[in-house]
Amino acid sequence: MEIKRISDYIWEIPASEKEGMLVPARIYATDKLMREMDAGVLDQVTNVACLPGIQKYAYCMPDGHPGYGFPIGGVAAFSKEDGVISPGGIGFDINCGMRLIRTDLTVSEVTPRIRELVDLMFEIVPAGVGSKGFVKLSVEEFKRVMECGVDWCIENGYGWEEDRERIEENGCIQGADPSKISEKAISRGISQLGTLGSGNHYLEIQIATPDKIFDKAAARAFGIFENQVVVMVHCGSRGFGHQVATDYLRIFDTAMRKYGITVRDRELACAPFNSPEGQDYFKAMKCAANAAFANRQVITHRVRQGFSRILGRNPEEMGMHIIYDVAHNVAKLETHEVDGVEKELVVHRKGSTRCFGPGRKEVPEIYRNIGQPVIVGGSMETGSYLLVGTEKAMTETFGSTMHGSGRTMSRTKAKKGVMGAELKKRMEEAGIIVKAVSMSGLAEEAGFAYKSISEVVDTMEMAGISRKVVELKPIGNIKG
DNA sequence: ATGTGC
Repeated sequence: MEIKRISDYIWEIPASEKEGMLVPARIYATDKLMREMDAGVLDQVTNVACLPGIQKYAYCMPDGHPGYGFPIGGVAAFSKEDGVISPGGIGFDINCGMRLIRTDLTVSEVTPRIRELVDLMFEIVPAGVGSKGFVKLSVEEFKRVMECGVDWCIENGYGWEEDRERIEENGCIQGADPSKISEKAISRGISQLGTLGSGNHYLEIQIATPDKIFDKAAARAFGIFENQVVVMVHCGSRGFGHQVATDYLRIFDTAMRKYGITVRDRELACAPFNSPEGQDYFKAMKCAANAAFANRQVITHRVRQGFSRILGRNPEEMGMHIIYDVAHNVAKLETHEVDGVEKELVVHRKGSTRCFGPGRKEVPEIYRNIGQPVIVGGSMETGSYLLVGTEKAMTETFGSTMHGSGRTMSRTKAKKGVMGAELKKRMEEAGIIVKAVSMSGLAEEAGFAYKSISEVVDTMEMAGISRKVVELKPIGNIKG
C-alpha cells in the first residue's frame, strides 16, 4: 500500500489504494511509531474509509492497534443525513473512559499510608471479571441510571453538585431510551454499578511528577501542583455495554442486507444513522454510556470515602474535586466544519478521546478559556498524562486525540514475558503498591506489552492536536 | 473489553 508522508507526524493512504475507499486514511505517528504500527491497523483504517457517508478522513491515532472491525485509536465521522453508525467504531465497552480526581494532599502525606489506602480501595471498589457492586437497584431504578447517569448518582448521595459540570456531557447524554435495552443486558448490568472490571481497567493513586508540569496556566486551571496526589479511574460500562453491543451487532447484520450496505469486513456491521435500527442503537448506546458515567461516579464516591477513612479528614477538606471525566469509546453528534460548512456529524471515537479546544460550548465554563482536559492512561508501570485540547484539533481531527499507550503484543504473549508475582515485586521495588484480583491478569498489563506513552503523547503534541499539562506517576494500583 | 471461545 502506498503511504504518503504529509508532515513529520501525519501519514496518508490515498483513496486510490483500495477499492471502495471514499476518503483517504490518515495516521498520526512518528517515524518509529509508524514503522512499528501493526499492519492490521492500515487494513482496518482503510476499510473504515469505505463506509457510507464518511467525512474527510478515516483516522488512526499513534496509540493505534487492531480492534474489532475498526482500529483501537480510531476516529471516524459520518454524515448525519446519509452516513452510518457502527458498534465496531465505538467498541464493546461502551463509554470506557477515564476520570481524574484531584486532592490537596502531597506525596509525603500519603506515602506512609499507601498500603492501607490500597488495601481499603481494593476492598471497597469491587474489581475483576464478574464482580458485583454494593449498590442494589430495582429494574426501574437501573433504567433511571440509564436515562440520568451522574444525575441519578448525585440525587442518591453518590456525588457532589459540582461534579456534574466536570464530566463530559455533564455525565448524562440526552436521549437515552431504556426501552431499546434487552432483558439480558439489564440482568448483566443491574448489579455492576461501582465496579472496575478486569483487563486494563484500574484505579490508580498517582503523583503529579515534580518538574513535569509542562503547561503552568492549564495546570493552575485544573488545580494541579507538584508532588500532588491524584486518583485516576479507568473503566466503562462492564457487561451491560458489552451486551448492548452484542445485541445490536446481530440486529445490524440483517439491517445491512435490508439497506443494501456492503462492508469489507463483517465486523464493520453498521446501519444508516437515520434508520430505525441505527436510531435504536444510538439510544441504547446512550443508556450504556450513562451507566458508565454513573459507574465512575459511584467509584469516585468510594474513593472519597476511602481517603477519608485512612486520612481522617473529610473529602471536601482534602480538595477531592473531579478534574474531568472523558469517554474514549463512544459516538456523539457534534458540529464540525467540513469544506467551510458547519455540519452535524456522528463522530465515532474508539480508543480515542474528545479534545476540544478553548471556546467550545462543550468545554466546562471553568476550563473554557484553557481547553478541555484530556486524561490518558499509560501502562501501570510507566505513568499517565493529563493533556489539554487545542484549536488545531478542531480543524484537523474533529477535536480528537489519543487515549493511552496502545498494546504492542497480545495478552498471551505478555503473560509469557513475566510472572504476575514477579511483576508485583518489581513494581513494589519501583514504589508502586499494587493489589490485583488476578496475577495472570496483572502480567498481561506489564509495561513492556505497551507502546511508550511519552512517545505517543509527544506525537500528538508535536502534531499540535493536544498539549501536555502534567505527567502523573503511580504509587498505588488496584485492578481486576 | 466480556458471566473469556467453536
